[in-house]
Amino acid sequence: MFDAMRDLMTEETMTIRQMCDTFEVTPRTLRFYESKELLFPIREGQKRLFTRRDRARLKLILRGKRFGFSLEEIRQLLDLYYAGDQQATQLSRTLDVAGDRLADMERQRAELDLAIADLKSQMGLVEDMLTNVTTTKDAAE
Amino acid sequence: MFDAMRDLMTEETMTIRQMCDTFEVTPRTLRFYESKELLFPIREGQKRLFTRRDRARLKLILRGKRFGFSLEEIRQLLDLYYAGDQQATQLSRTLDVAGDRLADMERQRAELDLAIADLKSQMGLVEDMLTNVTTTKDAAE
DNA sequence: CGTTTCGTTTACGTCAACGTAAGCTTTGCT
DNA sequence: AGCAAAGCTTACGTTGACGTAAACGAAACG
Repeated sequence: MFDAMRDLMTEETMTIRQMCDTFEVTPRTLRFYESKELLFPIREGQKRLFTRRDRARLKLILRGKRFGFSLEEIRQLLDLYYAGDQQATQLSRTLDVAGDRLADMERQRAELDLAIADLKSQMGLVEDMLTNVTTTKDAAE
Repeated sequence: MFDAMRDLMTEETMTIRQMCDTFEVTPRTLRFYESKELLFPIREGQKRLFTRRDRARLKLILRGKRFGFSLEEIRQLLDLYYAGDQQATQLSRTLDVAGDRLADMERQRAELDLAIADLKSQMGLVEDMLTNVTTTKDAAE
């Protein structure tokens, strides 16, 4: 029990289940990310142990997914980030990729805005039809 | 030639190629939509002939896709729409579904806005790092 | 000492919306 | 008559991000 606690405090490593509970993902997901070289848990015997670094990466992965990055894009960003220790070249490349992604997202939002406006107006039409029906019915009574 | 012209004027039916050119879709797409019961072209021998109704449905299908509906959702909406001939019940159900979808889209846009803002701020940080590096280097010279 | 529980590997399955290819028939044009 | 274009059917391939199942090893528990 002391060992476990010390491990938790010093090495700060987590089992796959702890990871799953913490980040709300399945074991399959973590193993999948490892197979895609997004995570690099160490091995204690056969078992995976996820380090602080893995947790930091996973956070970025999940954040990246929210941004709409694909896992491959995320991997490249992580590689850039952890590769050179924050060389200016690496950072500006990261910035480029992020910029592209940002442009994508803003285009996406623009389309979404159009679609929303469009759908609203269509709904307006349908509502009018319903109103007319009611009105007609009311008028007929 | 007269037959073709009369067909075009009276039945107003189109071949698959005319459809493709008109709506910028591939034959595969039209056959696929038919297999999914989104379109119901009539048959002249072996060939498909798309009626005015099919064209109206296809317009709605493509519009629906822009809205982010899945083909299955679109099929259900089309079924509702063409089932009862615009009964108020059908229309208001259509309206319900559209309302749900609209809510989805607006939630999606909200998330997107957050993600965009977030990404921008992240990029700001990276830019600052780059600026500092340059500044530091400049200052060192 | 048996049996749940947690973990592992390997590998096939899933979903959406088509793309793509093979092989055949029909139509139109010369 | 001949041949290319247009259509048809059948069916396997694609992409991303995992789900799911089988079959096994190790450990914790009572």
